[in-house]
Amino acid sequence: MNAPLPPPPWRRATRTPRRQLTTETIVDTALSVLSAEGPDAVTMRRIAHELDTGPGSLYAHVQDKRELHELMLDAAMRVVETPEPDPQNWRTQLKQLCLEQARVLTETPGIAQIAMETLIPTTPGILVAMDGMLGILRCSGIPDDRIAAAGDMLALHVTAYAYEASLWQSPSGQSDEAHRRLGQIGDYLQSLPADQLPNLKAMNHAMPHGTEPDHFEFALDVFIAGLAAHADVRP
Amino acid sequence: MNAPLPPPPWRRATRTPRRQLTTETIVDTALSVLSAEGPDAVTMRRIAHELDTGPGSLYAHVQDKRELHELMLDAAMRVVETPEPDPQNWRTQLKQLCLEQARVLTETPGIAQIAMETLIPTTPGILVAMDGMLGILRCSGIPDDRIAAAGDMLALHVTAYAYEASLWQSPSGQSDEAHRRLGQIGDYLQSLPADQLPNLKAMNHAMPHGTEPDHFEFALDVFIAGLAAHADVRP
DNA sequence: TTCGTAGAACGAACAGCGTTCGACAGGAGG
DNA sequence: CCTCCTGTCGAACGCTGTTCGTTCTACGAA
Repeated sequence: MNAPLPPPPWRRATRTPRRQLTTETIVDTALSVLSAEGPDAVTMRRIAHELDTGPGSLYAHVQDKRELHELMLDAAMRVVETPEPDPQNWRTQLKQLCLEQARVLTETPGIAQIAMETLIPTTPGILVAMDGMLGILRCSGIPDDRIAAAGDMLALHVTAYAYEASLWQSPSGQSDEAHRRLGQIGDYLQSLPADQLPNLKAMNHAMPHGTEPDHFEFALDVFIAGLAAHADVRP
Repeated sequence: MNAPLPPPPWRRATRTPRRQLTTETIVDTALSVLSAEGPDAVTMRRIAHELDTGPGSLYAHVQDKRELHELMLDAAMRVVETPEPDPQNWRTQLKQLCLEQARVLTETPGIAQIAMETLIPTTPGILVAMDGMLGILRCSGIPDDRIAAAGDMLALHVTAYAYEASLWQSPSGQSDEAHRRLGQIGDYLQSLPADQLPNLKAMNHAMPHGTEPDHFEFALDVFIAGLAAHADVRP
């Protein structure tokens, strides 16, 4: 999001149009700053500077920083497409949808953090995503009074996984320290006597990178198997 | 955490002992401020003021604000006791442990947020908790290479649920706005034409308070049922 | 065409944050 | 008694989100 080229001299007579800022421009700028430099760089001053204006100008189009966050999340989540629910394949469809949502949330680091902090998804894009997930769940045989709970827990887990995964990614700066910590934990565990934290010591070799995509996929499988066990009909 | 009473006059001769600040005092003060006024009140300045000193004095005992957060989380989590693993009752034990951990994380609002932001649990108290969970999982019949993933996903879900639940609690100030939002969503859904977000509209009545404890317990049941389905032996 | 006005744009200012740093002081050891 | 060393202190730095009074443009009415 570079500043636009200055107008050529022969256009200097035309007054620059007053109305340059829109909510959409602000959200797009914020998203590009986020994906380029991480969450800490997304400040009102930074976005305003990127748009060649002052920080106060943004507040005519955006109520709050929290509202800006919601709009960013909405714009990012709008790209996931929800499939037509197929009662024969609800398990595959559910897994695919969760993987896709997690992919989008992880792809731009920082979006998952916003998703986690936004307590209730109010914006249209997220409502659409939630509706698609409920659509699949509703043709799975799970009793109606459990579907809300199932959707809640799936959305929560997808968001939480994406958040944790995004902490391991590059421009946040925490990534290096995280890996260093992981090594230190390994050494610390090995230095302990055998009767302390025995299970962690036994499992130490199996935890290479914290929360891995494999773990997430396994969690989805466990979820869906458990859901199928709670459904009356099990296709 | 009030300031201590001034010394009586007959003790004025005694010089005030030099060493008043300890890491433990700081952590305790921070926890009491947190539980009294919510996460936003936990600032270095506020804690220092509570201890009648300046903000810079804390940095002799605590490296960072992040380290202080970790120490707070550790102190809060130390109260959960892990049971002796019993292969006959691993399902009940697992559920009880998760409920207990979630209870502690939810009890002091703001602790769950810290737990979510702390990428890897490094402190002893949390390692003990994780070890206890792994101990139960290891006698469940789940293959060893899945146990790490299972522990990861359980811990992640417990933390994420506690975080979301703590957003609905009182002194954070977001609670009122959250409930208002929820009502607005209901109205918004009813105002939509029938072919938009049909599943959300159908489920609208079943989502009273967002993430409820019932949903969490249901999620635990689903988890454990799925884990049992992935175990070789199913006691 | 001219004028009035609504409202966007602006940037300075405010209160607060985490953290750093140099100066200070008091107990311990020679 | 003097010296050192370490915990303490408060001012200061650079940053944050947000507010506010002013400026100025674009548009509708006369």
